[in-house]
Amino acid sequence: MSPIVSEEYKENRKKLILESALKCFAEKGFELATIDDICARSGMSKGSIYNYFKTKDDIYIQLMNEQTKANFDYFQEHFKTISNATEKLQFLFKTYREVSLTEDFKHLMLVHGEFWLSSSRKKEIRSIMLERYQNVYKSFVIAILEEGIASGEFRKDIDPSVISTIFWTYVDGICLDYAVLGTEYPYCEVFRKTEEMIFFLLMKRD
Amino acid sequence: MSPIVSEEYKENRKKLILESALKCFAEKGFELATIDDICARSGMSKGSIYNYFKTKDDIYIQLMNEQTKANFDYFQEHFKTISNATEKLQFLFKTYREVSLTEDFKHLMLVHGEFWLSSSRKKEIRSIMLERYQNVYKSFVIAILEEGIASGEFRKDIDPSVISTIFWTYVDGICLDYAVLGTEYPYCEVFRKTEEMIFFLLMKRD
Amino acid sequence: MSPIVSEEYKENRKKLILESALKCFAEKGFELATIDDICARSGMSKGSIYNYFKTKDDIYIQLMNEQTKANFDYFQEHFKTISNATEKLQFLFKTYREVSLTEDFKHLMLVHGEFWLSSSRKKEIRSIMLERYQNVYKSFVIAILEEGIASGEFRKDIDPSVISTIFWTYVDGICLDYAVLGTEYPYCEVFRKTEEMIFFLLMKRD
Amino acid sequence: MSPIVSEEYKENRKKLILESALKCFAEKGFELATIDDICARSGMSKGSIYNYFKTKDDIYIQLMNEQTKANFDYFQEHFKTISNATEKLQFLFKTYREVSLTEDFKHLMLVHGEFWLSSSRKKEIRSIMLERYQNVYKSFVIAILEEGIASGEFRKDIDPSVISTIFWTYVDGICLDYAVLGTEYPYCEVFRKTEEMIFFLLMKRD
DNA sequence: CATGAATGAGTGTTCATTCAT
DNA sequence: TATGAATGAACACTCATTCAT
Repeated sequence: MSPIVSEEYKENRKKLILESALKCFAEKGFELATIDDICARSGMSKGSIYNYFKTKDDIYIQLMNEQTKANFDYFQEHFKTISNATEKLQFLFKTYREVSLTEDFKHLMLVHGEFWLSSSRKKEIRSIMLERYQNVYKSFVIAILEEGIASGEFRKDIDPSVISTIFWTYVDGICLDYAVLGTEYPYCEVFRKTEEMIFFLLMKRD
Repeated sequence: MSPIVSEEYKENRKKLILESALKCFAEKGFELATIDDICARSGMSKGSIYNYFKTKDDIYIQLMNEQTKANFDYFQEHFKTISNATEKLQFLFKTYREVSLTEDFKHLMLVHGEFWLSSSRKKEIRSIMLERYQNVYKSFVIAILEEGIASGEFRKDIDPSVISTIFWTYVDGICLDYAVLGTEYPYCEVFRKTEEMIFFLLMKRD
Repeated sequence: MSPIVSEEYKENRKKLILESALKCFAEKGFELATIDDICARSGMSKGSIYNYFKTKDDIYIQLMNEQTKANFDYFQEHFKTISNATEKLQFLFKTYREVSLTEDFKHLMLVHGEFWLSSSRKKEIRSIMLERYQNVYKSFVIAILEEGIASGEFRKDIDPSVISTIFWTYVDGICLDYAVLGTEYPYCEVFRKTEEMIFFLLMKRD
Repeated sequence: MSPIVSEEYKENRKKLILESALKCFAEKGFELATIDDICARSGMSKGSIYNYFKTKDDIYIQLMNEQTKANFDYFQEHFKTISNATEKLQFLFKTYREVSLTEDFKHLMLVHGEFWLSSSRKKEIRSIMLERYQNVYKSFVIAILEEGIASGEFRKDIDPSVISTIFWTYVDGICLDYAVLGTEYPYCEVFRKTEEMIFFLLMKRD
């Protein structure tokens, strides 16, 4: 007895739900977006959605997991062809600078921002968020910085942990402000100056 | 014939409601905090609260207005005794660095952050937020930067608007991350480095 | 120790409240009109209104009492100068036909109609309404009809009670429809035909 | 995939709600009747009712629509077997005279009366009511009158529009008074006299 | 007698979740 | 697995009435 529907089919359904949910959450915010909204957007029924996800929170969490994973898969993929820390860091800046322009990214940032905030209140989300922040985001940049220190590209007396923290605080801050303010926000200039300043911290000065 | 209770009494009641609301919103988020929560915290009845505020949104907006006002009143008051731009900017950094330590400030930042996000979705909040961002926050730092340029403290070729934008993006980013991450977050170091970098942008280099 | 305020003053306050209430009830209906609406219209405070009336229902009832009384006082006053039943009946028709034109009368009819309906549900109002219907409205027309029978103006074999009932059903029906439909309603023609028909019932035919 | 419950099932649920609502509205009036009352009477949950109707107003409006439709469907059905205008008009009178006796009809009239009144205040109800009054009620009787004029049954110089107006004013007035006053009201006699009078208007006199 | 702040039960409405089909 | 009707606990908000001043 083989399964009635293929794994692939099920994966596609899940993806459809997550995509629809992202749009709904971006539009109205997590609390105000309803399961019915997601049904309407995905063309699926309520019962179906609950076959794939346990709760509304579950959709939220899996959505954020997918996004984070996709994000870092993308970086890892490209890093295969980059051999020094400076260029890797520049690639990060470049990626965020360019992706910021898309409407989809704005949506993602709004939902990401809300998820971040809600992590201060919902226990389950908090532990997921903290774990990811430490083990994925921060570690990722720390690794680059350590690589740069080892190779002599960056100063030896920097604290990779603090600078990684700063990096993400700035990047998130910029993306979020841009997502909220839209065209009013000079994200391109801000990103360039930020890159300049971060490298100012990393580079040897006399 | 004459008002039965003094204006002062009424002001105090409003303040009590706003303080209670701030705590509730910080704890649960705006959407999840209920009017009943605010009643419980303030010891007031539902009806009473609605004598002072039209809607839950109204409480939210007036709360944010009060906080912004108090914030800038504080800065203005202190700036009377400071005569140069460099020290003014340093005072801003110092204030945020120090205030960050309090639990109340964390609450404020969480609610502020949520307000900021929700401004991308609720029209009424959006216009209030944008107006305040431009005319209060950004203008405030622009004025300091222009003063510094005029006095020769800062480089002549900087763009005060962009640097003001950067300043607030960073400060908000830091405060928000600290509010979420708590003691994990090296806010003190981050603030010092940020101050260093901003001044790096402003100062003449050879 | 004489009363602090005169009886006249108090009467005027009550009248002011009743007038305001009539407008509010006409505009929104009894249930939807609030004490606050009446306060706003009358310029009086809530407490004051409750000094003059026990409950909202009380205002309603006294309002309807006043109106009925004023109505029949007006008829009685004019009947002093009319010596036959035919003319009295014609005067009734004429009065309703003419008064229908005023906006105030429309308001009155709407409230009157609602009162009539609510009398089928609220016990206290029911007994008041029934008593008034029998002892004031019906009796009034019965007396005219009996006068007309006695004087030989009307047929001897009519049932004054039924015809009085019919009279008020028609008059109320017309006034109510006019109040609802407004200028669409050909009240003038309808009143003339109704008068014609009622007299057709009363008059001797061969 | 396919609907889980039949259309018929859903129609029955709607009917159950409308029937329950009619009783509740008749008992307490529209404003005072609560959704909870309707739940209690129908044995359905609040959420269920809101699956079938958007708002309380919606229930009200659909209830009145159904009743009007049922009413005129009944007349149309019977008119197939009646070939002259006189008998059609007599059939209308007969129907109202007989139906008046039922408790259900009283309820209907009370709610109908309230709907009529509220149409003077609620915009949405007003347009529905006016449209129905003109295009259903009035037109229906006008058609009969015109048929009678054409066939020579009625006088040629009558105004069908005015007489139709009069007809409904009287019929509504009688039904409403009967619904309020109950057994006190000699509806049978009143209906006979009214029929007599209307035909007096229509018939040729010398 | 006048005032209007306080009260809190009650209202219409929403929505995540369940479950029979 | 898919469906969508059913549920009922919540929620924001209202309003007649009271009562201290």
